[in-house]
Amino acid sequence: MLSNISSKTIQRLTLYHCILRDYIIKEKEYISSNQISELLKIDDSQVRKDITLCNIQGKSKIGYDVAELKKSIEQLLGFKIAKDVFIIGAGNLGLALTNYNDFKDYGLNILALFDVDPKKINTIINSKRVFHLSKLGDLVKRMEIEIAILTVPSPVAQEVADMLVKANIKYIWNFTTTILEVPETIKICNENLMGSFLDFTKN
Amino acid sequence: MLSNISSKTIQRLTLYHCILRDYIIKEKEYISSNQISELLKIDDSQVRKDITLCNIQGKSKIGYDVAELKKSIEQLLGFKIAKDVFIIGAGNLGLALTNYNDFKDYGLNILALFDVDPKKINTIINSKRVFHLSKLGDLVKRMEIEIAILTVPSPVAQEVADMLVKANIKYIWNFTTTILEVPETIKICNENLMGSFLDFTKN
DNA sequence: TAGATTGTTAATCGATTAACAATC
DNA sequence: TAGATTGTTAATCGATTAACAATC
Repeated sequence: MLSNISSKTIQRLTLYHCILRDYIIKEKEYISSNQISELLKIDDSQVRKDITLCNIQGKSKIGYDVAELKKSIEQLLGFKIAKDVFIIGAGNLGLALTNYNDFKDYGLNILALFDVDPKKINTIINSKRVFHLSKLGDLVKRMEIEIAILTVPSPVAQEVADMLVKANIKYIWNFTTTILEVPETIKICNENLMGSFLDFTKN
Repeated sequence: MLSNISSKTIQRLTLYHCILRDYIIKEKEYISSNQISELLKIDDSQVRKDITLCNIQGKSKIGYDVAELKKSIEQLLGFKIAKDVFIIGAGNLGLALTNYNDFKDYGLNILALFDVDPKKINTIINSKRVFHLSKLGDLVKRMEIEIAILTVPSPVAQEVADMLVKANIKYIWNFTTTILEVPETIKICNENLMGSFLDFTKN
């Protein structure tokens, strides 16, 4: 399954999927490993090797069937498996992510937001309600949520993370710049935007 | 310089910096490679090897001087070198990034936004003005901007990217899900959020 | 056929980890 | 001293690239 595919391969497959979506729109029927490799500036044999994971066959001289490849990437990466999440922090970034409707195409399903600002409580953003943070534990339990997206201000991030742990959240996608201390069983993904920026502007 | 440090090392050094900022707040004077490695769940010799790039000396039995290490990472990664950018697309994500004041600590300096919606033109967001996209070429030239953050809707991303290229932008930080076709000389960084998400929730 | 493309193996490259002497 | 830590080398591991037979 997915768990024995490397991070880098998953990242690349997601990018191939973006290209395929475009090809569908443009009504192109086939795509070659070389076309993908040139768009992403990677090696074409890398692309072919990644595609072997999809268990589909390309056609020599022609390439891969766009619709078929797209579908099998979706299956491999589990786009059709709904992954329900809560967003913690209804600030600018929390709202941006909530309004980002593309997420649902990838199975990422935002169910609700949490905040402590009384002015925000019970407002509706893109059909999702903002709850007071004190309701978190109860709702995590009732809705069986395992994943939280953390978009609170960095200075309170650890404190809120402690609440997430107590509420039995298993995965924290951390958009703050605080490195969180959590028990071994909790999985953290640090979305390190500045790292990406510093890397790509380094020359 | 930075250009011969690998992407992964830059990413890690940025995370070390986040930890050090926290240590400063907590008034801790020293930090060991092991403390860093446990917070980030990586190997301690990896941390020590990365730190050798900073050209500072740790103290045996004690660790590294927090303030000194923090400062030398900032120097190594060029946090004090202002990198001026324009944000293209004053939607939710564009606004979220504009309001994200931590960026300036890393040298990322947002100067203005661009959009085509008449209701947004000339509004001020976090002290930055929104200009009509037609003003882009002129302002890029006058302000000598090389970097653009692309946060427009994906369906128009290629079209807008073509304008960025024409305006002489050299770096495009792409937050859309469109894989852009640009000349060889333009550098693109695809901020692949879904890839990160699918990777970290894969088990 | 000639040529373009896949599928796959072997070679290369680079990143991570293990190990340990040196230090205080 | 004993023990904790750095700095660094060598070993391991994994990812990328090169090469090319097979296919149509």
